[in-house]
Amino acid sequence: MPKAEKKTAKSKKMEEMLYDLADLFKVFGDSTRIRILYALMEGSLCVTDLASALEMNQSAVSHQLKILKQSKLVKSTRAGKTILYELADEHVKSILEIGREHIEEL
Amino acid sequence: MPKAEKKTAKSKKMEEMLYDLADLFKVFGDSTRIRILYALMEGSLCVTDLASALEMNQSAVSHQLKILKQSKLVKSTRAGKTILYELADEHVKSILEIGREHIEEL
DNA sequence: TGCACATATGAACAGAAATTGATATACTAA
DNA sequence: TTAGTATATCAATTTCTGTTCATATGTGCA
Repeated sequence: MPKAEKKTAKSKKMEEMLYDLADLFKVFGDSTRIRILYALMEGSLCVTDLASALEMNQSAVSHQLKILKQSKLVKSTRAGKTILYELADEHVKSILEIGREHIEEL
Repeated sequence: MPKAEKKTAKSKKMEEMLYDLADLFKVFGDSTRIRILYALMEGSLCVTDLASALEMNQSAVSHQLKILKQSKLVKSTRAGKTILYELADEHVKSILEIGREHIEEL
């Protein structure tokens, strides 16, 4: 690697962090997923109920839930025959709230 | 509109807000734009300097700056021959910071 | 065990968005 | 005014992402 392009371990980690950060926001950056997250703010729901609440088909919701789960924005627990989804933690709410504040004061 | 689908003025606004929110996060959800925003956390920069800092061509950076400006995440001021870009307000920093907190504690 | 329901997955398609290269516009200074 | 530099825009291409349809997996219960 040429000297001019050399990067310290620190700046390399920084770069990685920035990509991770973009990936995180990318997950928030879809209206279907945002609507799912907001629906879950009121309490846990199963896939089927989410689908009917959002008037979307079950497959689409399931696909998006998978993405939300992979990025640790929601978590799931089995309750008998169904699987309940809920927000993973308070961070998710915070991010949604600050985002909302921002758009409301424009 | 059938009764079953009828929406109150309130819930309509809510739906719109959710779409706006998704749009906002969509802007954060791109690594080029995130890298631009982070670069600007240290102070204002012109397009050319941003391009070389990020090792990207000027056109790509300019396109992304336009998007960032449209969504009020950055603002610009002319300084002689160049145009300086800077973060629009503290909200932008907050969102970046909370996002960062989230990914660092996973 | 087998049926019915709940959820997940895979492949294909369609639309959105990012990058590039070429060019246009805008401003400064000689 | 002209040359030179900084920035913006256009059109084309490519890449990415969400939805759909079909199907598979899994779970509880008769």
